Amino acid sequence: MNLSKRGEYALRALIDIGIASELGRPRLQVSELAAKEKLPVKFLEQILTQLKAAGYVKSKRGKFGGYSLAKRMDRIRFGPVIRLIDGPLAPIPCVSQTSYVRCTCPDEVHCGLRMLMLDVRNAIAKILDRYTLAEIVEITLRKLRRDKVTPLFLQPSKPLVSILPSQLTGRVMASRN
Amino acid sequence: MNLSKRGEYALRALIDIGIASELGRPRLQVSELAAKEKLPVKFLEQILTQLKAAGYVKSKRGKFGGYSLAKRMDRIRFGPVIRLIDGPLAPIPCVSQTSYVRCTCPDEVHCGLRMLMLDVRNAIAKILDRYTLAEIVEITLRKLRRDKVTPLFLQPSKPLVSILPSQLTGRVMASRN
DNA sequence: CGAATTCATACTTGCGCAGTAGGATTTTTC
DNA sequence: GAAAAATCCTACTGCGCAAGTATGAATTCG
Repeated sequence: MNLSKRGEYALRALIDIGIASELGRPRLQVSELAAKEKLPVKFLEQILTQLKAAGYVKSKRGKFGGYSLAKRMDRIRFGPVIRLIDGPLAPIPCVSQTSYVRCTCPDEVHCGLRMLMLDVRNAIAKILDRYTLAEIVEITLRKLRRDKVTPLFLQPSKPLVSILPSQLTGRVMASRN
Repeated sequence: MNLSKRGEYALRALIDIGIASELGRPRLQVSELAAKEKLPVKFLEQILTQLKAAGYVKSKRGKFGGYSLAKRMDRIRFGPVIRLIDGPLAPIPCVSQTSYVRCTCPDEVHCGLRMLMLDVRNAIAKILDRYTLAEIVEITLRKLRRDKVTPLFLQPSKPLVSILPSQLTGRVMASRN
């Protein structure tokens, strides 16, 4: 019942970009993302490329480039992202809705295991296919504000140049007081 | 979000033994089990050994040997079996109840991914830790009877000697008429 | 131009899944 | 007691895939 590292990192990246975006910083660099979550940069790079190819993020190259969301956050659901990267949500192929494969058992209709696993797959899908990135981002932000925590994006290790930090500190201060 | 073949076969075996047991045939041989579900015999053998070591089944050696359940069916829950064979139910270690491992993210409490995955893990556990073998067997039998299907255990490919078949056919006929 | 970034592709490394293989041990039947 | 039929035990194998590394090309900005 595992989510791969690849899948995990993909979701983390999306959530982070979403939060940053909500805080007025719509674009993040791979190196920032990697630093925040302590992930291998090059690996993350690959994953973001994949997310880009699937239309979840868009990128800007060159200096001050980075990744931003390519869709509205309320249109990004976690199920499809995980399916993209890890394959079906279903524990066994014969209960997958999106990529069903018949199993070896002689009578699928009366298969107890299948019933059970169908239940599991539906429970998983009910969560992952219903939650949107917007909801998770919102909940996370609410929690952060409630506990008066400054999101890490707003504390760059190397102080950022340009107007970005000041934009953000305004927001951060607001949530602090 | 995968159940391994090993895990799948283990559950199939338990369910099959449970059904057979309920139908008055408390012991099944590995070769029978394997034939019914079309599984590799030697692989299944290993798995049953593991189930035995964990106290789910007991075995009888030699001619007319085989495996039977070592616990009451209403005491066998699927969650623990899967954990035994496949490890934690949780999609990521930092939401596992039975074998928690801290993740690399800087702030677990405010981690959106973690919230989401905790939800998923709870949904999975709610099903797998609540259902018992007894329930699945019962439901399966009810379905089989409703559709007037004879379980495969009762149609041995090589006709069985001794008293076993007649015991069973009695039951089968009863369910047929 | 030069620095900083993403993009593309290839490669590596290790591990775990899904079995196979072969024989030892136990039980039953003849 | 021997043969047959089952489980038990242990080792091994293949190989695919996850999780990265590595290298360099293309793009963008100052």
